[in-house]
Amino acid sequence: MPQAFELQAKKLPKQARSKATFDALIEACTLVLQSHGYAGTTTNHIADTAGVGIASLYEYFPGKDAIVAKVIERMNERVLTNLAKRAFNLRELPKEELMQAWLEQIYRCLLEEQPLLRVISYEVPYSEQVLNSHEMPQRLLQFSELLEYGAMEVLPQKQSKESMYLIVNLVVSSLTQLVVNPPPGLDAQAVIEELSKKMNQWVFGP
Amino acid sequence: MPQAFELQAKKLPKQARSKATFDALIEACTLVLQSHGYAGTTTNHIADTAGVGIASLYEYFPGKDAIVAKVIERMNERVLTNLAKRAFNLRELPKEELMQAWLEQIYRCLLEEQPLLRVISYEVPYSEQVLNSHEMPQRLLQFSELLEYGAMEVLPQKQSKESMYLIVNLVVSSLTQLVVNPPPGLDAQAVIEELSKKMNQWVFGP
DNA sequence: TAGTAATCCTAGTAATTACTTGGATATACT
DNA sequence: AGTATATCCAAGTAATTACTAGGATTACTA
Repeated sequence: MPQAFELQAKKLPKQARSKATFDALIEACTLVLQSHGYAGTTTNHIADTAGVGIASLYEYFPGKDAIVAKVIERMNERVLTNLAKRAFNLRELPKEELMQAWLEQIYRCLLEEQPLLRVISYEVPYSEQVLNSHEMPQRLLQFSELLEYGAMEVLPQKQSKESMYLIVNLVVSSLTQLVVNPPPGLDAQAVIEELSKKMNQWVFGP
Repeated sequence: MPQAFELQAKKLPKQARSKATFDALIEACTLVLQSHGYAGTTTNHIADTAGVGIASLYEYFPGKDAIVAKVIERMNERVLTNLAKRAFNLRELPKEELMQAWLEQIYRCLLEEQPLLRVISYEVPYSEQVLNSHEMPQRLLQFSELLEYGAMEVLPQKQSKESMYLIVNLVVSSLTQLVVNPPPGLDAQAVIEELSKKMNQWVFGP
């Protein structure tokens, strides 16, 4: 299992043509991950799906893990962008409805990425090869920016470090779970309502 | 990647000698998983570490995933057994201290499995090959028995389905995260205290 | 103690897969 | 137009790895 230890793309595409193959490769990798899982994703298959030669893949990425890392990066960007858009509309809401609306928006953003998020959460190994070491070391906290963004709006007063850690962790992991592994016999909407009730108790106190 | 789709051991060991190799293989697999990660765990390496021939492994397991599944199963059994022992002492505690004590016990049980738990959580792919399909379909809820056990003692009144789902999910995922990926700059004990405060608010109401 | 079944091991094989080589083709630049 | 450079690809290779065949050894049984 000879693996490259570089993480970044070998070189950045300069011409428009190569930018297209670069993107096609990332898009193809996304598709293959969704349909075949991490273990079933081979570099040859990615290149085939993208419609380019295998060597082109290695022109831009040092190895399989690098391109998968890029796919994750792109997904994170999409989620954050979407959330920023959606969260903008929450400003006018009254305090009582804010928490639930906020949680719903996060849920929907995650839901849009469901098939990919599922593979990333359950199959892609969490290792230095895949995630840059300077990044947030917790996969669950990849979305922490997203939360800090919303948290400013939602949280009434400054929370302790421990409280903040728990809030971020709970919200992200609960909603991710709900998306990736919906509990049979439970309605997602109802779970979110229940969660927002509890979170309101949490942040506003008894 | 030819994989067997059976899950159970091919045959159960009948003589004492084979029971020993059976256990040695599982123990070896545990060690190799801890030291080399899931991807770096090969069947040959497992057999070597166990001190038996590779064919002996295939005598008792249809493939790599089957033995890994068995390792997970054994870990779950250990955790549940330990918790049952520890939880027994909680009966006399007053209501106010019960929640925190309960969370601490779960935390410690998980902490004892830290190296293995880390690999299982982050690297072992979550697939039908690894987890029996008749088992709880959520990995996080593998420990749900554990929680229901404690919950009877801790929860004051019957909770709604949604509430129960969230409580189980939150407790397990929070404590697992805390064990597997301790947040830098935060004290685990302090986080547990904070969590138990909030959980008390949730279940006892405002 | 002989026969039979269980257990084990050595030495493979076949298939997969990450990755490279060397040259062809397209693009940019002057 | 002509040259340099960027981009692409077909056809490999070398290493890994899951898994097996066939026979040797050990333990039960009568």
